[in-house]
Amino acid sequence: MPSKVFKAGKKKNRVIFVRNKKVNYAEFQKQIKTTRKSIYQDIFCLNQGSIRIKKEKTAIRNLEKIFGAALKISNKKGFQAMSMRDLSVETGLSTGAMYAYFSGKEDLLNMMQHHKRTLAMRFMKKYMTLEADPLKKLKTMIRVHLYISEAMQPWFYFSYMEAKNMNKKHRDQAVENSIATEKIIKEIILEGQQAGLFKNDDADMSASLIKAMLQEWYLKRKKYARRKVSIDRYADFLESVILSFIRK
Amino acid sequence: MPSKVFKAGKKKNRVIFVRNKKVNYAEFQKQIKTTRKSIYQDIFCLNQGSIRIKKEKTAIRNLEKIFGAALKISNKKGFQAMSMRDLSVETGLSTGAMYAYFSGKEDLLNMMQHHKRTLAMRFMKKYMTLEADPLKKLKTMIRVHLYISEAMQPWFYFSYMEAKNMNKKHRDQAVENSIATEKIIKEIILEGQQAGLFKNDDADMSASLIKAMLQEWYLKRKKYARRKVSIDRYADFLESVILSFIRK
DNA sequence: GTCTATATACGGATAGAC
DNA sequence: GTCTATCCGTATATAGAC
Repeated sequence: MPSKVFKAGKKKNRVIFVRNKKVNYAEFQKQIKTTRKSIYQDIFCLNQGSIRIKKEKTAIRNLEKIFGAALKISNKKGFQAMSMRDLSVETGLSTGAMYAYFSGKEDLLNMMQHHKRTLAMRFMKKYMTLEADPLKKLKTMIRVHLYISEAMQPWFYFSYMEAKNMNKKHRDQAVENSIATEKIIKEIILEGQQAGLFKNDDADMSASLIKAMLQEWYLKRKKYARRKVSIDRYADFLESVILSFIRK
Repeated sequence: MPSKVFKAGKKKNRVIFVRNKKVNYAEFQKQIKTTRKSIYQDIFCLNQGSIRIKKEKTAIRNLEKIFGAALKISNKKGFQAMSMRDLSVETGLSTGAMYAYFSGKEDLLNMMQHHKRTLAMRFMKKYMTLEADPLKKLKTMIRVHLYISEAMQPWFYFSYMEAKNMNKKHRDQAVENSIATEKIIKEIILEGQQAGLFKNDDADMSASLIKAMLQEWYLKRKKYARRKVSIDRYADFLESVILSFIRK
């Protein structure tokens, strides 16, 4: 029964993600749906400086449209190649109206990149448990990362492909974020080594390769869809591969 | 002695790449330098339809400039964002003059993508030996792929990042090429399984993950430069990781 | 073959009506 | 809040001189 798989922790927000039993993506999806609703509210609040719209309901509705359309067009032909007119057609809003939500194309890009990061991080914090066992920790990390990147696939793809189009300040934040992710993996590996569970291979290198294989999922999603490889099959396979080269 | 590592095969072009002894990148580089010189000659010959220049020497010199500049600018801010003026400044040629070498930006992109593919494939064929032992075959493939992608790093990065900006015809060619690479890996794995040397895991999935880790090198080259990880260290580590999850 | 000058179109952004 | 109309800069591509 799915409700037994997820066990609420303290009071709110903390959820024990994996407790001996394997959790599949369908169950995970149910969990994040509720969190998702609050996303655009946050964007609205965070950017009230640049957003000229006062009515929250309208703002949220249109932000959803704009971001969704921008993701769709950008992920097909690139953010630079997307014109404001393209965006206007896809959203159903006029070009003029859109400038009430962001001050320019660059601003839109930065808002989206920032949004992706904060949202992904929030999910990560919510679903990563503080397991004592490094092996369990590693398994949880793999699955949580994959599931989040699946739930937010267009965002992850966009973030990766459009990173070099940002200005220095925002690009630096992206790099920092990427390093942080890799560091989380590295720390788990080091713990496993200290506990005598993992091989004493270069932890930096192992972390890099693991991250590359996690990214593979959201970067080549179409390929796996064509081959009918589900996220859960990918997760299972990846887990076994990683464990077989990392464990003693 | 380097000359002993590489042994000429039949008469020309075939080189035994790895023969018991590990070959490092420095040695590989020497080998491909001679091949490199013929590259631009080929572009010139292949595109004599669209290139208006008659003098081969001039054409080759300027094609080198143009492609080099296009790679440099595109890999920094994207091909779409690169203007003809940018390219003009970087090459030292006027915008007008450049149109003698390609019919438009799209044509330039397609020429470059095509060039990368044919060149990489030529190297691959030249240095991949037909080893009988699947294990040796796998090791050779890893090293050859890494070395080629290192020698042509800007090209590989460009090809990956700008794939979605091509028209359908050329994009299909790119996908086909990518599938072919993965198939080469898969075939080696299947041979190893049939020989009873490799685990009977899903060969498609293994091939995908191996390819992702090979791509990691040229996609994140700056990261590894910062960490002072050499191509040979990466190759050694990757080899050990792949073998540890693929071997029985 | 290469340059300068320019035609032509398109994109981002704004003004002002509703 | 949203729309239409439009400004203005910039981009690609070409024409014609040298």
